[in-house]
Amino acid sequence: MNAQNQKSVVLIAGPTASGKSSLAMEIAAARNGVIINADSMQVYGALRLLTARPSPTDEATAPHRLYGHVGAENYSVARWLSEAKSEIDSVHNIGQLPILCGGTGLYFKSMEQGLAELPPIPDEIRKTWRGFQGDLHAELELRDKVGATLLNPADRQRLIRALEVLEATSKPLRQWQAEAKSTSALQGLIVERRYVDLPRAELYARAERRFDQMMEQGVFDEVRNLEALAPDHPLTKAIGLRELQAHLRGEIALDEAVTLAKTATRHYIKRQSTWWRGQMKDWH
RNA sequence: GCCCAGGUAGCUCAGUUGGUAGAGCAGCGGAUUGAAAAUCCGCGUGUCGCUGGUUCGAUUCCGGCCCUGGGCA
Repeated sequence: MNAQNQKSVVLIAGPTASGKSSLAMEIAAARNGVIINADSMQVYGALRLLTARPSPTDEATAPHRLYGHVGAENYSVARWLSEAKSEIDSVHNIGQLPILCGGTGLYFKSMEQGLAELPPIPDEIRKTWRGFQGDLHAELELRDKVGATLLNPADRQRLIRALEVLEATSKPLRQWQAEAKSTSALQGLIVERRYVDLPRAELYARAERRFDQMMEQGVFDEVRNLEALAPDHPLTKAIGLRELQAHLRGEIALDEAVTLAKTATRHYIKRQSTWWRGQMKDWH
C-alpha cells in the first residue's frame, strides 16, 4: 500500500494518562497503521477497564495487536519482545505502519537495545526461589559473592532472578548480560520516537480523573467478578486492584480505596518519567 | 460549668530526666535486562496551640487562656 511503511516504525511512549492511545489512533488513521501494545498489563485478558485497555470502539476503528491476548500464565519482557518483533514483520508484510504504543519502559528498552538470550528457567526452580522464606541475599552471597554485592539485600525481586538464573544455568545473570550482543530489533528501520508528556501536575489531574471515570464505568464490578488469580500473577499488581479488593473485604472505605489507588498511580507516573529520563535519553 | 485526655512536619503520631526535635505516610529526587503498573534506594526546620512565670536557657517545669475529643452536670 505504502512503500514507506515497509521501512518505518513509530514508537509512542510516555507516562500513564498522557494521551498515548489517542495519538496512536490518530497516526493509525492518517498513515494506515496497526497499533501494537507495549504495556505489560494490557496484554492480559482480565481487568480490561482497570488496566485502561483500548475500548472495543477503538479496536473496531484501528487494528490493535497484543492486547488482552494473555490468560492466566505469567507474561515476560522476553515473550513480549519476540511477539512484538513478529507483529512488526507481519504488519510490514501487508504494507501497513507498525505503531508501538505503551508505557512499559523495559519493553521499549529491550526492543531498542536487545535482551540477553537466556534459556527458559524451569518452573520448579522459579517456584522454589519465589517461595523461599529465608535470606535471599545470604543465599546469593554463598553462590556468587560478586553478584551479591551488586544487589541491594532488600531487592527481593532481583535477588530471586539472580538465584534462579544461577541455579538453572550455572552462570550468573550479570555474565549472561555482559555476553549479550545487544543488537536492536529495529536495525535498518526508520524509527520515529514520540514521547508523549505533559507537566506533572496536569498528568496527575488527568490520571485521577481517569480513575473516577473507571469507577463510573464499573471497574468495581470488574474487580468483584475477577476470577481468582495465582498469588504471584502480574495482574495482581495492577494499580488499584489491591485497594479495591481491600474495600470488597470491608477493610477500608470506598473513597479511601479510590484515594490510595490514585496515589499509587501518581507514584507510577513518577517512576515512568524517571525511566525515560535515565534510560531512554535519545528520546529527547 | 466541672473532671479527664490531647494540641509537635501536609496527615497520623513518637520524643526531649530543661540545651529549640524524629518515625511512618504523603511529597520530591534516583536506580532499573524474562513479575517492570514490578522491585529497590536517597531526601525531614517545623512560631513543638497562645501567653506570662521560674531558669544562663523552656517545646519540655508551673500558672492563665484558647481549641479538640470523652465523661459528669
